[in-house]
Amino acid sequence: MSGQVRLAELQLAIMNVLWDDGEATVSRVREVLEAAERPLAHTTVATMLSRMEAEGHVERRTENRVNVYRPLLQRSDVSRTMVSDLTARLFGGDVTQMVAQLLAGADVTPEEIVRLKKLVRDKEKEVRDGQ
Amino acid sequence: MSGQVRLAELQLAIMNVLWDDGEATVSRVREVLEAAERPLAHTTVATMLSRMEAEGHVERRTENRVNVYRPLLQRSDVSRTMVSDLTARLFGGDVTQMVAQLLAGADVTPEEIVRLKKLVRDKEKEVRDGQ
DNA sequence: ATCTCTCTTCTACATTAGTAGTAGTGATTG
DNA sequence: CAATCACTACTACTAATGTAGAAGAGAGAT
Repeated sequence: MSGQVRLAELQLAIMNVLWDDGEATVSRVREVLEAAERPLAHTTVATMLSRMEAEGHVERRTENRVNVYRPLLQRSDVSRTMVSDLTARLFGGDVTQMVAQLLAGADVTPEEIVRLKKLVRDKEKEVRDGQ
Repeated sequence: MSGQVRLAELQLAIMNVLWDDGEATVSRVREVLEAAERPLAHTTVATMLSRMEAEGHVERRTENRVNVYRPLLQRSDVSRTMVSDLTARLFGGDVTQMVAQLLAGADVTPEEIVRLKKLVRDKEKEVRDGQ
């Protein structure tokens, strides 16, 4: 059941790079983070990746003496866990309250409205004809 | 702008009690947490509440030598911050992806579908006639 | 008057997260 | 070959979080 994985801020930021790129070196991760207004020492990123390897979140292979890291967690698993976690903690698990909060706190474009409607409609069908 | 407040796990659990009850003593908080499968030493709760007071999250008054704590943060502020925070971190701020994740990872009742539809419809109106 | 309760206040300790310096090692290049 | 690079592996340090024991102080019970 792929375990309940929560990731802290920086770990998640790093995983996002790995998920986007499939795999990455320390330098690459650092580079992306830097571009995203998150300048870090090379060793900081290296330390995090080592820890993440120790925790089993990523896997490493060495290629011409450079470590290449690959995610072992699925983005979707982490998202699911963290989202339902927060929903539970903030709203006792009430999904509608969570959606209300989302919609209240953001400006949504008309296109997004369309997509949201579709999401709800699809879920409705799913509910109707036993998933 | 009431500041961006993120709360850690236990702090949030405690705030939830304060928000629900309006105000509460250490014992009361402890009692509620215990009922929610979260048994803690009295002093643990007391420590947390002291810290939260130091951080300005709650306010205390002493009544017949017992401390009564009252929240200084608004539930809605904390929710807003934490939800948009997570949306940013997981989905680069894309609200629809967040909603998709929410719907995918939970079973939703028909009543909730109705409520969701209304939420989206209302937001649609809001978008249409300048918010 | 003493014991026991219930609380508060202090202090302490482990873990995790974030951050980075130092040392060492091949590869590269003048 | 000596100097420089690009990396890795170790080690270190701080802050926050979760958790709780010890000590002390009124209040009620005997």
